[in-house]
Amino acid sequence: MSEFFDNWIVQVRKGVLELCILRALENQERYGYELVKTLASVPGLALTEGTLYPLLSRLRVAGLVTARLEESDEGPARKYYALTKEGRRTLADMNDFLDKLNQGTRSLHKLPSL
Amino acid sequence: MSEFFDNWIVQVRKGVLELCILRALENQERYGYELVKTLASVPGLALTEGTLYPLLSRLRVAGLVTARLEESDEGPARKYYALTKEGRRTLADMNDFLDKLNQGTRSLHKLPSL
DNA sequence: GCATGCTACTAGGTTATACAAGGTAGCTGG
DNA sequence: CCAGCTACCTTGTATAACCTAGTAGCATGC
Repeated sequence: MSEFFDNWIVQVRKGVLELCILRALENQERYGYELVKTLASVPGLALTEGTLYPLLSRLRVAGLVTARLEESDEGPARKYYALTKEGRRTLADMNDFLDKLNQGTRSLHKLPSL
Repeated sequence: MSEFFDNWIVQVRKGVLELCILRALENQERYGYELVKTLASVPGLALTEGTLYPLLSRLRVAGLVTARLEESDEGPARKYYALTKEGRRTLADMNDFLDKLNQGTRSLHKLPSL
């Protein structure tokens, strides 16, 4: 489509990717490679390993997720990531923030100007 | 709150600000200074003129808004911005994208892994 | 042995943006 | 006439994150 729109998507991803990872982990453990494949199915979320692993690393350092190595019957060991209590809290904060933002801009629609 | 959360907000803003400006213009013309003051009332959206004016300029160059100078009874002339047809289309695309993203990550919640 | 596919990780380059700070100028009231 | 508010705009800087490309290791099948 338009160049502007493409550019916008790039910018949005930067803020949204982390949120999506946290959401994907909300109800189950997942390992990195799985996340890459899973998120590829969501339009606009396709990412590569070079994007995901640094991101997971940041989340771990920040204390939002824990990592656990587990051997696999088929193939190399997998590193499973799970949300911490703090991760859940942060996820809730993020959702709140976006909700408020949505409400805020929606109210701008209808209100008279200053 | 947490440092991670603060940082996240910075990133989210980058993608969301443009969307919010377009939304604010959806139902009415607005001039720059007014936007600064109006958006300051939305939590998380507070911005300065140094942020807004370059942004409006980008939107104008991209053909999403038009600008019209109009004298004011009280104070200096104001520059009113309005959405173009293309601006409306882009706004719709953005909303679509975010909706799909929301659906997509929400489905990740419940689906079994791969 | 070797190719293929799964799994994890790193380094460097590129890109884009928000923000601070500063500048111009008009209008109003004391 | 000057202080303060309205209104618009530009430049420079710092930040930060994604992506490409590459490394490395294990497992399986041939």
